[in-house]
Formats: sequence, structure tokens, C-alpha cells
Amino acid sequence: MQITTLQTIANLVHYSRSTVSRVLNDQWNEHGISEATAELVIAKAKELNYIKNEGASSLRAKKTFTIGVIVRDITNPFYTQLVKFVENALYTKGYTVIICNTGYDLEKENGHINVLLRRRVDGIILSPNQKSIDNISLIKDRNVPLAFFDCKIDEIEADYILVDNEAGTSEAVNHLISKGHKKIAYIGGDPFESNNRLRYEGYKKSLSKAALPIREHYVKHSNYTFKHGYEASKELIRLNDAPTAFFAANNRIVLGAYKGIIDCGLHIPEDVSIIGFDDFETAIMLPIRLTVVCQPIEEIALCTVDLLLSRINNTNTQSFVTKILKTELILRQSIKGLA
Amino acid sequence: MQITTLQTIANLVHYSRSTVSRVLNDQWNEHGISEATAELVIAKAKELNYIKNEGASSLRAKKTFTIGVIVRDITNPFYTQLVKFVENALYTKGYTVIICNTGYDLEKENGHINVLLRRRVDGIILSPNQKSIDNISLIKDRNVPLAFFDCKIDEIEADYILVDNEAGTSEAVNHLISKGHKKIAYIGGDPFESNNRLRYEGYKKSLSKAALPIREHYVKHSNYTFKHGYEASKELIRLNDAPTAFFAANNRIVLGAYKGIIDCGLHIPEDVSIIGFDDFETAIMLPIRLTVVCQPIEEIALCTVDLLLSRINNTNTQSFVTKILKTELILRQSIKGLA
DNA sequence: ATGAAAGCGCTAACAC
DNA sequence: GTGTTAGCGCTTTCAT
Repeated sequence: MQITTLQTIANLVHYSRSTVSRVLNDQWNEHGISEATAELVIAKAKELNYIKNEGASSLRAKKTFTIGVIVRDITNPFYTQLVKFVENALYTKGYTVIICNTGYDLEKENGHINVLLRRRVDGIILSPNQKSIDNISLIKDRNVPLAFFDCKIDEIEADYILVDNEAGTSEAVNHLISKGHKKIAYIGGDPFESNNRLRYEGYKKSLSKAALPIREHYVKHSNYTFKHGYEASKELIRLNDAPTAFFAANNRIVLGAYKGIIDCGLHIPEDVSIIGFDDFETAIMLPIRLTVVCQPIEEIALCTVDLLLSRINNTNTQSFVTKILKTELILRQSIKGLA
Repeated sequence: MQITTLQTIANLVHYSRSTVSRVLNDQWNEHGISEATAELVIAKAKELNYIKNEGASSLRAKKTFTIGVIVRDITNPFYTQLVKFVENALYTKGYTVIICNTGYDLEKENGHINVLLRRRVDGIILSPNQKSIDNISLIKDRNVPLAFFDCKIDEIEADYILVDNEAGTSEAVNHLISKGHKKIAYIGGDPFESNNRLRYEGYKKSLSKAALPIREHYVKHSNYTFKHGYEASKELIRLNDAPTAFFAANNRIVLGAYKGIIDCGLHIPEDVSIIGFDDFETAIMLPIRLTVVCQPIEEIALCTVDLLLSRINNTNTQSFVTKILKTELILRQSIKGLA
């Protein structure tokens, strides 16, 4: 059984490929094709179960209606959500999405970018690594429309959709301070990553504004993992002047810290208060539901898609945009007021 | 700036498109192309930053090296993991993956399938809805290689990669029984879904074997949601002869049930024991870590990919295969032995 | 050791 | 109203 092409149909209805193509693309009206012909073609196409070969169209149109989305860890609920919203938004606009998971691996990121370029995607959405510069220039060299979300790379001019990490963290730390906490630890991720740097800035500023000292041994940088959160929290607890509150810079760290505190036999929030960046399912399932700084994930996804599509369609000719969205402090149970 | 094609290079090195193509596809040796020519071509390609247009190749080769993966809820960690492993396995085999999220919506599933067909994917991996029959026949009509995972549809002959739901559940319930539980509730999902039916079978068989009665009011079918788990557990607790142990048929339900129990002021496992199907992050983050039946997610992913690729490459000519993988009972803290 | 030519399936400019 | 033709970028058969 041969596959049905325009030619197959054309032969059978005794019209040309062009006519068939025009009918099937709903252009028969503006080309003055008779309704009879149109109906005949449509009927035959249905009968033969014709399905357009999108690849052939793409080749011809030099447009694939495909967008590549590259994230660092699709397993992290933050990215899962992001990807879900992006996929959905693009689907409704007629685009197909190729989701690429790099697992924080530059090699794999490189491989994925090359695949996307070979496939001539119309645009790429990227949650970059701080060290992705070389990989990103592959994209920029080709002038493939590109939008970043989640993370900023100072060296790269581009469109960014971000959240106000500094303000979000400040709000969190201010809240802690307002509850009487003076010894507040910061458990951070990669110290060179933009998000982490800004969150740390927010932390420092809030302390300064409240005339509280920034104590180096209260600051634990490493990476965005459960393990780091776990170990850092244990170390902090062992301190003579142990902090009374922890700020954790992402959803993995906060979980590790939570576990670390529990495993030390301490209670949240009676013994230690804790607040995390990112909201996520587990945060509300814990017996003490976590107070967190929530990122507007759906809004990030939608903004990114809009921005990218406006670039693709040349609708947007202004120079690079950096859009900063607001976070929201969600008060739950993991913070206690100090007497 | 024009994009570099084979022709661009051919013109500049004064060889034909064919020669350039052969060189760039590493076939220059078997075609007796001189090394000098090859080097020249390669150098020029690099200089011009040539990137092959995969779409054009696909059109010619009638093969896209693209696989569609359709899941019901990418947000559910079970599927996220599955997708991650599938994507990774296919990536290493040179395939690109288009991930489609249906959100349990048949319309959207239909839309996604049509997109995949129009794009002439080489194969499709599908976690089907029980009611997907019409959608699936779209694929079967086209003879596009197809592999199912996660869920079986009795009416459809095809390749399936599944786990032994019945045995897994039996093992869980047997464990409960061995711990002295006699009043065991079953909080299930969609009663018509194959997984749920088999899990329920396992539940009933274990009870029967232990000569325990199957009490209808201990069985709560509805859907695989947190909400259902939550409400069902509350109802069960209110019963006069409330069960001492709950079996929850998936990761969402078990979380709901957990929360329901806590919210009733009861303690796990002192007051109620609980066991879930599926392992997942939150299960080990809860203060009482959940005892669960764990599905071998990576193995499911790998088997499915292998099977699908063997079909695509006509390596595997045997008739349809149903592969049933083993689950594993992971003992943690949510079950108490009854005196 | 290399090239010419045909064609994958589609679309659009131009022709009548 | 409809057809002809050219071409998107690539590969491959056949020829020399």
C-alpha cells in the first residue's frame, strides 16, 4: 500500500497537484477554484486517508513550526511545570515542541542544540547553564530566534524572562526578620549562577537594612541539590551560635534542609524556621507545610512563548528585552515568630 | 547572509553536490573519493559553518529519526521519569523525541497524534487512555510502529510493556496481612482502567487466599487523583469498623490518603497503615516514609524503546509482544504490625 | 575518482 | 478556474 500524496489524489480526480494543494490548504476560494472541484478533491483525500507531509511543506516553506525547549532537569518539578505550560501554549499556536533535557551537562546541551539546528527549528527556548556561552553562540551564529528563561547570562545579550530573585528573597528574609529572627542562614546553589547571586544579594540587603550582620559561616554555597541542603543544614545546626532560620535557594535544597533538621531531632518551626524558593507539590505535603517564595511558572512560560513568537514573526523589532516577573511569598507553617 | 547548503559548498570547491554529500556523510572512502578532495570539502564546510538540513534528508530518505511519545500527565513524576529515560535512550540512538502531553484529554490526544503523523514520525510510544481506541486506530491504519507502555487496552493488539500489577499488589496486600491486618481498604483509580483492574484483582486474590472477606465498603474506586485519595480515606476512617490499613493504587491517591489520615488527627502507622503503588520523591520526604510498590521505570523505558526500535528496523518480525516487568516492594515506615 | 539527473512531497509564481 | 514549472536541500543510481 503506497502512501497517499498530492499526486495520488491529483491523478485520481484528474486535476493537477497545485489544485489539490490549494483545495487542501483551504485556499480554493481565493484562487477561484470551483466548489465542485473542491468537494471532489476533499472527498477523495478523505477516502484515501490523505495526511499532509509536514516535512515536505517545511522544506519548501523554510519554516518548520517547531520550537526546541532545552531545560536542565526535566525531573525537577519547576521545569516540568514550565515545560508543560510552554508545550501547551505552543501547541495551541500550531507549533510542535522538541523538549531536550540536558541534566546540567554541557556536552549534552551541545548535542541537543546541534540536533535542533539540523532540524531547522524556528526558535529555541533555553534555560541555560552559566557556562553555556559556547553552546549558545552556536545558536546566535545562525540567527535562530532565541529566548531564555529561568537564568541570566550576563555575557549574552538576548531576550530573557526572569523573576525578581532579589526582591523575592528580600521579601522572604524581611518576613523572617519581622518575625524576630536575627540569625538567618542562607543555603544557596552554585555561587556563580545568576539566580543564586541575586538571591544572595537580596538576602544581604535585607540583613543590612535591618542592621543585622552578614556572617560568613551562615552562608553555604554549593549546588542546587538535596544533598547540599541536607549537609548544609546539619552543619549549621551544629554551630555554637546556630541560626534560628534558614533560607533555602531552591526546591531541592529546601527539601534537603528540611530532612537535615528533622534528622537532627529538631522540630520545624519550633527549633528552626525555614523558607524555600520555588513552590512545589511536596512543599504542601510535608506535615509542616513550607512557607515559600513562589515563582509564577505559567506566566513565565506564556511570556517566553509570546516573546519568542513575536521574534519569529518579526512582529517585535525592538532590541533585546529582559522581562522580570514578580514572585509571591506564600505563608504556610514553617516559620515561627520569636518571642 | 544566505544559508549554506551542499550546493554552496559544491560551487566553492568546484565539485558536485554529490561529492560534497558523500564526503560530509563519511562515505568518501567507499566511493573512492580522494583524500585531498575530502579534506577540501570538510574544510570549506567548517569554514561556512555548514549544518545539514535534516528535514531535507528525511524527505529523501522517508525516515525522520523522530519518535513521538504521548503521555497522560507529564506532571506526574511517574511519567516525568519515564519520559526522561525514554528521551535519553532515544537520544543516544540518534532519535529525536517529540513529547506530547494529553492531560487525559482525548481531543488533545487526537490532535497530537495527527501532528505526529503529519510529521511522519518513525514510531510512537503511547501511554493510552482506556478510551483511546479511535485515536489509536489512526496510528494503526497508517502502519506506524507503535508501542504502548503503562496501560493495556484489551481491544487493541499491539506491543505492550507493562508491570505485573496484580502480583505487585498481591505482594503488598500479603505484606499487610502478614503484619496482622485483616481490615484492608482499597483506594483505586478508574475502575475501567486496566492497571486499576489488575491491581484490584491482586487485592481480592490476596484477601481470598488469606480467607479474608472482600467488603465492598472498603473499596473506593474513582480516579487517580489526590482529591479522591483524600476523600476516600476520610470516608473510610469514619466507618464504624474502619479498616486498619489502606492500599492506594497510585502516587496521587496515596498522597491524598496520607493527608486525609493526618487531617483526621490520626497517626501513621500507629492508627492506620498505608501502602502505595509507585515510588516517588515525596514518598521518602514525608515524616513517615511511605512503604510502596515500586515500578521499574527505567527498565520500562528501555524495554519500550528497544521494542519499538526493533519494529522500526524490522529486526523483530515476531507477532505482538506483551512484556510484563516485575515490581518491587519497598519497605519503609508506613506499616505497623498489629499485635 | 567524480558528476548528472532524478526525485522525495509540497507550494507558489506565472501562465493561459 | 486550472495547469505548468521550478525549486526547497538532500541522496543515490547510473554513467563515465
